Amino acid sequence: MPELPEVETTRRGIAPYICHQRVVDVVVRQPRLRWPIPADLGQLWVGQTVNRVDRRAKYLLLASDGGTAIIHLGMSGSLRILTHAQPPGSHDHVDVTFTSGSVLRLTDPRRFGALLWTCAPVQEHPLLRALGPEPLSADFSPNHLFDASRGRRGAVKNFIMDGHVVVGVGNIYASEALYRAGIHPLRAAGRVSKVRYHRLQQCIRDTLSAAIEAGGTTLRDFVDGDGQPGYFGQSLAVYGRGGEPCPGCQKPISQRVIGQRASFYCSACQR
DNA sequence: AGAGGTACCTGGCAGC
DNA sequence: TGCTGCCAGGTACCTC
Repeated sequence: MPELPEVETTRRGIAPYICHQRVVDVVVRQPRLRWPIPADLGQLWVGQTVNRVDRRAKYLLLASDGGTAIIHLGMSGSLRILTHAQPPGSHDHVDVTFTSGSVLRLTDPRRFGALLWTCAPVQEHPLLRALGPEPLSADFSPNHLFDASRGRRGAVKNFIMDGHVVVGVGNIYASEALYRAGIHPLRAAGRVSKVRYHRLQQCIRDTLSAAIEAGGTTLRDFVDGDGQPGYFGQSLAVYGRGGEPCPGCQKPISQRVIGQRASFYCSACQR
């Protein structure tokens, strides 16, 4: 389940192999992802040179002069680089071949991902236009969460997972960041103090940065490997640990569904 | 405008 | 062993 750290790790893993490379072939075996892969993707992309591999939220943006490929890995997607021919498996939906001979292969068993193309400035694309700030950027200011939360009665966990508020905080890291900040996930977003939002903002940053750092050191191989970043290279304090002792107070970690998502917290340490 | 629910998809697992 | 059924999880989109 790629969360932002996994997407960023993927970006860093594939960029050296496709940057400044020209696309010579695009093979789409299964166009039916979250949205259909454009039928004319090959015509649009072949001949283009990838100038940059960027990331906005959990979208990977492969920019060239003629347009930008927008890739989302959904829940089960991965990208890897092949340096020699490997027969495609049943979930290997797209191969993009470059002048170097390297192939960028998109695999996505559950097909929640996407591969789209835009010729317009990518930040104006409907999927990206309304997104909140990047959690590791200066735009994610200490006051941002507090200001955005006023008047909101929903659970703070749902609030920080809302991409219009801040991007890249998925289900796992929402639980982790709230645990670190000592904030109960069910607390109404509008009833968290400014001081506590400052702490939460820092905890979101710390949690995501640590995970990205772990992604760089965890065993993972984007070249001729499985393309799977080490999701859990970073130890998780509460996520997936319902019933286990809280690292802080030893009381059992609670588990319950919040906003249709499994959520983990310590009812003693988080208020 | 905010909040809640639904859909998309399939591997993996529990239960029979 | 084999079948059925449920669950996970990101996020756009629909409804209230």
